[in-house]
Amino acid sequence: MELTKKFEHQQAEQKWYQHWLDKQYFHSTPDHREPYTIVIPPPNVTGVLHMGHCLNNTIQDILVRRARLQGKNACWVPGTDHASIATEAKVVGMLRERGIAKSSLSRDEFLGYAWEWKEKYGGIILQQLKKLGCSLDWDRTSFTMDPDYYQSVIKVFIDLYNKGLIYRGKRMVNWDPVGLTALSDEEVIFKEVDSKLYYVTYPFADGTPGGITVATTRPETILGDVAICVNPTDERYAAVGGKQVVVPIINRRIPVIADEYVDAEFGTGALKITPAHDKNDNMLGLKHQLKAIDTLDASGKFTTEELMDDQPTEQVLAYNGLDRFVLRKKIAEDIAALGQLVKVEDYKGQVGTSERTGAIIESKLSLQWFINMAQFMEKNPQVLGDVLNDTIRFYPEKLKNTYRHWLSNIKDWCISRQLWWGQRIPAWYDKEGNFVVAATAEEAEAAYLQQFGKKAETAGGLQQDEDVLDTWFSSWLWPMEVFKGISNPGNADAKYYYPGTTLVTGQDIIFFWVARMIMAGYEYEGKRPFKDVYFTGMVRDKQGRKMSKQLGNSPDLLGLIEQYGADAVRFGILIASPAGNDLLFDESTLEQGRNFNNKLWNAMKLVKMWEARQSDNAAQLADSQFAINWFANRLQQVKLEVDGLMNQFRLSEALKTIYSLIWDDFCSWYLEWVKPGFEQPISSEVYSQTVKFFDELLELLHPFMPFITEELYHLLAERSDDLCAHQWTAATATNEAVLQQGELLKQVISTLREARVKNQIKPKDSIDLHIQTAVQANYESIEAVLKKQVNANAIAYTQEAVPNTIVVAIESEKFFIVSERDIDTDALKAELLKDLAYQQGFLDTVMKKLGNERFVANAKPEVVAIEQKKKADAEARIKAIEESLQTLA
RNA sequence: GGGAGCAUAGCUCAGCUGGUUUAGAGCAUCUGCCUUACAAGCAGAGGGUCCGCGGUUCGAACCCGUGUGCUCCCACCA
Repeated sequence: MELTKKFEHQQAEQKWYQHWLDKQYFHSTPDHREPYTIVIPPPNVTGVLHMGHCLNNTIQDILVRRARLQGKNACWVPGTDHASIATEAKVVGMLRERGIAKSSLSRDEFLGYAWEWKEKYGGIILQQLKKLGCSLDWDRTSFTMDPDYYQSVIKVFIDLYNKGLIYRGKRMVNWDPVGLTALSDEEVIFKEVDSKLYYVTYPFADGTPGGITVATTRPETILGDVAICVNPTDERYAAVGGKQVVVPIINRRIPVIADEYVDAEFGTGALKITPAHDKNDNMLGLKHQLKAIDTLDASGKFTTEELMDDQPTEQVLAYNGLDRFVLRKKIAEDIAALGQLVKVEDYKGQVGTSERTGAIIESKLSLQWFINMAQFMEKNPQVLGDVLNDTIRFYPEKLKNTYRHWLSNIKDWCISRQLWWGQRIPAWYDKEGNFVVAATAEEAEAAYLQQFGKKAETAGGLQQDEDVLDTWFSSWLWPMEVFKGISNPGNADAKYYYPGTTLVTGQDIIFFWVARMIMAGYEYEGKRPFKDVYFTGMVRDKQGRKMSKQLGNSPDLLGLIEQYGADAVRFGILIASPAGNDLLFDESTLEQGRNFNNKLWNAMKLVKMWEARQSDNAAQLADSQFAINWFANRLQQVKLEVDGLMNQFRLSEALKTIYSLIWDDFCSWYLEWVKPGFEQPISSEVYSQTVKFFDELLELLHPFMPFITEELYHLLAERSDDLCAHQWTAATATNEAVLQQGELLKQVISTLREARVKNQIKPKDSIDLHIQTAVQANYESIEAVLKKQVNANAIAYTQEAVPNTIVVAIESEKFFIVSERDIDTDALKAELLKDLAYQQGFLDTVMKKLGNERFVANAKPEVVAIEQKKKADAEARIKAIEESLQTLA
């Protein structure tokens, strides 16, 4: 068969992925083996693959494939998240394009469209993961709105409600005026914005001249003001206590109250209180028993609904329906017209925005469902404890701090969302607002009868809550429910696969998801959900900017896979990804990956070209014996090293180590050492050893670059099995002496090659070599290789300098090169003098140390011994150089 | 405002318990080679105030203090 010049990835990728699927290698069922479980962080059902997924899933695939090779029962569960608010927003947008308003649809009609959308676009991302080579157990694909999953979410809600951990209450929530829903604190992103600080004067109600001036960033909320608050220790306001002031425009008389909450240093030291539109104002309002007057509707437009007691004027009524930001300017102007706007300052402030819609969040009083986190944490102290004591291990470890800080200051979790796409809250209300919590209408009626002593229909029937649950209220069950651990507790799968082994996810969802999975895990299984959590950093562009659609710096991943190959993309993204740090994506690392593919491909071609011959191979085998022995040891050494790195999740370094083993040790050294002469046969012994080494290298690399390794495994020899399902050969102990001799050989070859280049000896010109060494035995076994590598006709040993030769030295050993080329004595001399100066400088530093009595007295004896050896080596080297200089003189 | 982290070659990073030569790798750069698997390659080379300052120590890239510059997380002083 004719082999192509380069590795052609397209057909190999398609062929092998299909083959692996056909063989069911990715499918796992419980058995006697140790399980290795990873659940995918479920991407949004409507998502498409981006660089973050690529990094994240490449890492998971590496871990899973490695576990599989190690003989573990590896199970990687795929799936998607219904992503309530994000998906609903997309569906609403799609409907708008078709000219359909969400408000014109019934709940069921809307859900019909949403499911249609999900069937059409949902799971595209899972198909894209196949292109990347991800070895997921597709038979286990889960979706957070699958019927069983849906029911398990409802079940958990009811259970937590019955345990008293869920309550319903009217609280200040983060309101998204675009998404028209409440959000949890975690879904609010604070951003710095340029705004203005308006100084507004509220005149005294009793006609006393002057008034109180407050500084506010939000004049549009002034009509909802119910008090002015000052600090009780603020002498400027000592005289105004108990007075009333008049709210501009609406002319409401409000009291001046005192509270230590107010910072006298800020603005004027006087704070306007609007309990309906600010969290802190609300807290103060409750404390001082002030009314909350809401002046904004759900979409952030002005409404006079609650202002009727104030008998609003035409001017106020005209504000109706104005957007909050339009109103801000309008009110500022109107107050200025009254002469009550003292000044306006530029101000940099933080505003909360919605993670999903980007809208500026409005603090709003609203009736919502919450989880009482203080109580939950009291019940489940391991949620924090087991992370702090490394029962659940975080990589990088520094995130333990972040986790602890968040949990120690945890607020109640608002879990209701005013959306339709999601698990509908199983609460049922009668006309008076009494409610029961139950899974179905029938159960609700029964519960109602029991709780309120009357039939539901006598109270006008029951109505189910219109709202759905926060997406994360379903994803926190993911590690359990993908194995039906909630809907069918104690089943064989759940028992076998839970707790999972490793979770790989982004640092950005440590609170949203990781912390909550740990919570749910302890609450429902009494066990940690996973052993290790590996947090990846964020993928950024070359300049360190976040990838975003606006910047257009987000590469087309499928295009890159097409262009460079999946293995190259995996290589490129991983090699640039230091553990736990952000990754600066640069296409040049993909090129490096592609080049590596070709290196492997060509190494395979070389081996395939060789003709193994049984007879007449004794001499060649002897010549190659050292190379084989050395590489066998070197391979084991690297395997041990890689084991260590992988155990610490230092994947990038593990890959670098393997890369260098293959490119440098195997291709540049080993293959060159055993390579037969042109069109010469190779000893069958050497050949089979080489193929065996190659197999082990492919095995080591396979988790990182699955496609090319599988392809080469099959091209290298006839096989009845697949690399994907191979069983790892464990690393064995290494022989240090052989490894050291290998290093010596490399060093001698490099030094002699360098000398050849410097003396302009062409590669084709052969040399004679004389070696002056104390230990001739060190060289005898590597003589054959050395001859080949430095193009020497002959190697001889000598006890004294050989005149008229090029001399180089390694430690105290000297090498005399006899060549037909004239020797450039001056250049050689200059070279030696340079080396001599370096050695003398070095010796000086060593002597200084050894001359320091305190060093000799205090340092550990080993350290002193090392310094003494350095001294001896440097002296020997200097002597060798001096002798060489003499022969040149 | 509180907390965490980072600063080492042009770039991205190793450097784990303070002593493995006068600090390493990959990529990039430069020089010479179309040598028989590979020019997407081979053989070589150059490149450093380990952010500044002070301290501890026989000895500091590493430990302590301090300054500077970046990054991230948390926190709605209106």
